[in-house]
Amino acid sequence: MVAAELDSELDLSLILHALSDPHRRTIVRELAAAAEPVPCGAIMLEVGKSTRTHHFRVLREAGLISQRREGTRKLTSLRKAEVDAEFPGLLDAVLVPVPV
Amino acid sequence: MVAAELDSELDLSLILHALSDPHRRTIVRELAAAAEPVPCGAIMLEVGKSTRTHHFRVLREAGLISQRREGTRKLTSLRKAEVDAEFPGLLDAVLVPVPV
DNA sequence: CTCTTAGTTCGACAGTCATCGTACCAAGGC
DNA sequence: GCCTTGGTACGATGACTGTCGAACTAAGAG
Repeated sequence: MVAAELDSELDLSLILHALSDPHRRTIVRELAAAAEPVPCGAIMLEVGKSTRTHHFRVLREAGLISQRREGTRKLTSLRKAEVDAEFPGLLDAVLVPVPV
Repeated sequence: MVAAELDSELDLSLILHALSDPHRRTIVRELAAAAEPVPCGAIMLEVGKSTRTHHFRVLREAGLISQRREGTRKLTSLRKAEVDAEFPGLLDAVLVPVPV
């Protein structure tokens, strides 16, 4: 029987695909460094608005981030605990090596 | 995108993209379990021959595996040490959670 | 109400991906 | 030589990806 996948439906293929894009790794790295919810626009990416929305959606659908509205902004936070619980060490392995 | 094609240059985007496919994770998992060079055909995948060749090429171009001919077969081995040196913990994080 | 801010939705477009079948090549075995 | 085995190369195809601009929505600020 299929176990009840409660709040955290984490698919490793989705996660790895989401993390395979440098822009999305930048977002995740910033979120991990901030340790507090951050508005989407606070993370600088050299892409258009709609492209940024697209990257945030990919991350959200992979279960890597969660978002909530706050006034005109949308605060984003990294779901580090949930991801770490399912795939220990993965985020650290991907985020630690800062590009030289 | 454009990746440095130096033989021992490991690009995290290429690696994560390579590992985001379940078939390729199966290959890597079998290679990690074998700990000895394995002929390509010894790993069962429910895809055609040319598709299997394609997956092995993606893994090779990401620097995750190395291959060498031996008679009619082609022996494949996981470049675990090199990958671990560049991205410690990544392979373990991706390979440990065996699907249920 | 109007204007600005922050972000989404909707095509559209060029590029890449996974998959396939067929043809092909290389090394042995007969 | 011929044939089998193990794998590659070559299109082709349908699906998906990252990118964009323009139009749109939601919430304040004036």
